[in-house]
Amino acid sequence: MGITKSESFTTEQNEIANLLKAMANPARVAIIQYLLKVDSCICGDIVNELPLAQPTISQHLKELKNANIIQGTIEGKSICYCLNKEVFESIGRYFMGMYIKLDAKCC
Amino acid sequence: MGITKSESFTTEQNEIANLLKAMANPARVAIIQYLLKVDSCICGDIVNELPLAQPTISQHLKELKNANIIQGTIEGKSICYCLNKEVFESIGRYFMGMYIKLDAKCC
DNA sequence: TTTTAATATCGTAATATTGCAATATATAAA
DNA sequence: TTTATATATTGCAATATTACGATATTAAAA
Repeated sequence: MGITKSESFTTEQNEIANLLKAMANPARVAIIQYLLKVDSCICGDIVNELPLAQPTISQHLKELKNANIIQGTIEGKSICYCLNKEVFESIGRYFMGMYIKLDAKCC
Repeated sequence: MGITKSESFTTEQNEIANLLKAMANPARVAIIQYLLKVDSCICGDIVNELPLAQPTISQHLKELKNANIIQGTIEGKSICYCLNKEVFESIGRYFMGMYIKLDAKCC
């Protein structure tokens, strides 16, 4: 249906899926990588950096912000964006934790 | 358009996005968590475990397999699935690497 | 105040994803 | 062989995502 049966899964499963979904797009991966490189920047810098229209960038930033992956601070007439460090720590730990638990042997 | 401008981004950015997309669904998160718990199992076990129809599970397994997140081995008339350890190590390192590079100060 | 600059929102077209019933395929068992 | 069991594929309906032009909003500058 294009609709995910969210209610059939745990809150944790839905939260993980939503967080990953917020990163699961090349434009948003590029935005994250750019923010990692420059530490922080205004929205217009990202518009200049990526080959996408301003409304499209704005929409991607909104999704990243909703997922708490980035934060934006108003600075005069522009908005300064940067990555939220804790999010990357917790995702990193989640995957490293799985890696450690995983048995080398497989079927 | 619902179409991602993949050609505008690097191969690495597209690969990361595709890998995350393969995990960015609660049903697939649940499958991964289940496989982590039981080490390996046949497809039918997952169908019994999750509240989704058999074709739906089969489709999700296919996507996980395409993304190299799981592997399936034919065992008689069933198929044994398990997680690919290396994938979790590399995603884990990717995020932990970002966390370490990230500056505490933000805008 | 009017203008300019920076960003957000709306509306919409194109495409992708999710889920499942029906059906196909493949292998073991009878 | 026929039958039963396990999984995959097809086709389709419902919904979600992506991208962008047009336009709104907001705040500094003139």
